[in-house]
Amino acid sequence: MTELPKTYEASQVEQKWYQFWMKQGYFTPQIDRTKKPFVIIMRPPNVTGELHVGHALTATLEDIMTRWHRMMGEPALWLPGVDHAGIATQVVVEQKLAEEGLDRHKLGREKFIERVWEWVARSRQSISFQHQRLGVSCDWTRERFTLDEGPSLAVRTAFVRLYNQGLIYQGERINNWCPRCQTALSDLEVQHKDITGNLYYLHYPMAESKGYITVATTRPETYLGDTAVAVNPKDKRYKKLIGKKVILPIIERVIPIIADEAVDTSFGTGAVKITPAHDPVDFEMSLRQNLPLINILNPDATMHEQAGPYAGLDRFVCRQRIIEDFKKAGLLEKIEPHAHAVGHCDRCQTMVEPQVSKQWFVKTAPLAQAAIEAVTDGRITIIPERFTKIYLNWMENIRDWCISRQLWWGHRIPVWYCQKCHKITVSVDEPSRCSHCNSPEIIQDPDVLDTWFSSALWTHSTLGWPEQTEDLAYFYPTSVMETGYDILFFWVARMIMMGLEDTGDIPFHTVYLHGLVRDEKGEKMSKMRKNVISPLKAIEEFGTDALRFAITTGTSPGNDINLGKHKLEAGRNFANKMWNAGRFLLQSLETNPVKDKASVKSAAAQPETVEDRWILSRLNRLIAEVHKLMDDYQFGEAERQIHDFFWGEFCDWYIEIAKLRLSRSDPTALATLAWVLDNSLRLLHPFMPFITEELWQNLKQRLPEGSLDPSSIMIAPYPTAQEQAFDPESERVMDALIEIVRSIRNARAEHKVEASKWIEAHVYANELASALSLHSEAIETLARVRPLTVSERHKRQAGREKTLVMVLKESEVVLPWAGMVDIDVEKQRLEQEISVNKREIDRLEQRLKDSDFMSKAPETVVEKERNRLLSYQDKLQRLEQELSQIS
RNA sequence: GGGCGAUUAGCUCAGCGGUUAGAGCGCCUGUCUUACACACAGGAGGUCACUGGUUCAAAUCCAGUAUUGCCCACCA
Repeated sequence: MTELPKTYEASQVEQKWYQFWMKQGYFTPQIDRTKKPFVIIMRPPNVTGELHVGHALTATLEDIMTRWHRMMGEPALWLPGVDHAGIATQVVVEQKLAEEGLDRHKLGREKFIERVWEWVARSRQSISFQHQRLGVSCDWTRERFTLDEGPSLAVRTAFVRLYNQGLIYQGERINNWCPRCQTALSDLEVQHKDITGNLYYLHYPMAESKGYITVATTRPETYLGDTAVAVNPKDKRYKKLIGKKVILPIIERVIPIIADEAVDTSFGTGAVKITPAHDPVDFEMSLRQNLPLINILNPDATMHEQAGPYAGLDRFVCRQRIIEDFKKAGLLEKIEPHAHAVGHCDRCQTMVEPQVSKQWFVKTAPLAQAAIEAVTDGRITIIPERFTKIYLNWMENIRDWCISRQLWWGHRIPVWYCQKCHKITVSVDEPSRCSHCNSPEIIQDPDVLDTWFSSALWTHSTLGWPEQTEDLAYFYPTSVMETGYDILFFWVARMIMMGLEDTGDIPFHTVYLHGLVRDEKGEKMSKMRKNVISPLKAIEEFGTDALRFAITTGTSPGNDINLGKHKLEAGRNFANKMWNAGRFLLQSLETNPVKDKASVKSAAAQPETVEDRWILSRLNRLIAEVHKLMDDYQFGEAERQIHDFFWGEFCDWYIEIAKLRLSRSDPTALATLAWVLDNSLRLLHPFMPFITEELWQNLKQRLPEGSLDPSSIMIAPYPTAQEQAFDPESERVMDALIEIVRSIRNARAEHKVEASKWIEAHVYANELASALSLHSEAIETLARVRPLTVSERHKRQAGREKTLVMVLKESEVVLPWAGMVDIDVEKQRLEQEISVNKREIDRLEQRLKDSDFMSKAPETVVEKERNRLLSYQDKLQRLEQELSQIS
């Protein structure tokens, strides 16, 4: 048998077990119609490249749920995937091309797409590898890519269905335009940033008379596209001017002054220049007022030919020029600093230009209605709950969704334009002829769909929709949608809309939103800040289980997580603690093997000693609590409690006490140890899969065959609580024992007794005396006392001098330290304890006298308080007795 | 301009109606006690942001204030 290393070496075992699990096919669920499956569809990471800690968090949480449900005996499907990520990927590949001095236009569409596919192939490999290092138990046989045949068919089908229902339309409308990406963006892809710009006051001379009207604007260059000046009809200052005309300086275009309710009289001068082609409000007004549109910008945000003398200039250069020109002409009244929010491209941070263009839109209001109902009627639950309101608020104010993108990478829009009759053909399959005039001269729309359009179908497209597959029938609707709250609108909301629309059923019954992973100081991780923790590096340094522990323990849904080195270390230390507890047992088994496979089970079924009853009682209480917490999606808290039990009770007390029995070759101690370890490992397996498997397999190997059942811990049953194991009596004894040991250790430290020195001690108790005396050896070893006597209280001789007496809850501990004890100090200590006790007794007495409390508080609470009072009174009496003896 | 969080030990955070409020890290004192120094033992450290309210009972529920972070938003 090979020697087990002293510290846990994660890198030595992780890959081995992952390969084993894969080979055994544990990740692929068996369809069993008698059982309800548990299903998570993974949020597909972008093919853009590396996984970051956010991915690690998602992967860990989803793996925790999947492994847990799998161990609960449910067919558990966790379906992995990858997203083609339209803009993001195109941007990355374009950057690569730029390094080679190329650009996509030089390459042409087809060659460019080829290059992207090359990138995708490499990227997917690295993503899978990284995912596997995280220990994810997802079903790789069902892995999907958004551009796969199936999901692509789903995209086209959904598009055509919506189009046929009139829920997809093409329109020439004002939209967000990114001049760098050169594509339209949806509202969600625009980030508003507060910027201090300027408010420019410009004079527009009157056309038919002298004088001028002053307009205020933040974007003076847009004056080139002005087609009116608007004032509020109620504004007395301008009443006479309505219907008159002004001349736009320099370009000398004549435009009217019109009246419109939308104008705010208190802002600026109360007169607004109207640029319908480049401002959403102005665009709306132009529809009401029938104003012409003048586009003044090229796709790259240089000035258009229609900008006359300014054509070809960059938008910001043009702004400067125009200000100078107005100034020269004496038409610039003033410039005021002005704070306002300006839209930026989510992807490249370029300032977005509102611009009129022809795009495809989804009419969202009807879809939103059903999506709202699914949540308000409780079919879908959002965790944490507060996001429900945020979701509903967004849904209720939803605006149409621009889904066409002027990119090359993505799902091509399934629309063909006829060159002859100019009508369009919308079709799932590629048509060869126009559906109206039968002309073969048809050209497909060059644009692609917003990536999020395919994402919106992800829960059903991955399972085979639009085909009525077995998977779709069995696994849909899925169980949990786990993702970050940052994409609640981008993704979750749209999945609910499209899931309901395509299948008539909700896509999932629970939405679990996790927080964002930040650095130790709570700052966003970014390459610029150099505070990024790469999951792979963390895994290499600390191990996968340590990373998983660090990002999920003691955290709660929806709250951000600050991750730093210290947390990773804590995770690693815990793994090491488990390792060594396991190693201890394994080594013990080697010298002292358990011979009968029934003995492990029977040790747990009929515990003999108090400590065995105690640890089994504690274990079962833990199991019950863990179930409650898991059901409630409180994974971090569940994990924390297992950690505390394992370290603080099992290792610190049970194992230490059990050592005595092991030295005597007591076989039941080993059996109980094995039982508790097995259960702890199984409890912890969903959280820390590798170390638990490694230890469990070792344990299995060293126990008689058949002691531990299946071939892997990941398919072993999750422990269930045995209520008959709850044992308050043994808990009471152990609590007393622990208190005694602690008090002696404390006294030793306080009085600077050498750690190695053995001292004498006497314990006096009433009810527990006999139970404790059975454990005198344990107390001796743990507190390093010898001899120790345990007797009943009445046997204690009064009037002993120069002893240290500690009055505990159920006992007194007497340390005969002649000459070491300062009577005055002891007196003081006792007096202090007495006063603390009295205060507590007062409070309890007050409470128990309070008729409101007595009548309104539940009986269990009253009972508890009564018992507490009795226990304090008892202790007080004993304390006072000690004091009187000293004096 | 609207909305939502957060505020608990030096730091990072759990706890979210019922004992004298917890953990990890850090700090102080000891210990290589044959599973573990990635450890063990002991210790110091908190009017649970503030002000009111609800309740027999509040760190926990409600309202307001302050600080802070985030989301949404077409005032030029």
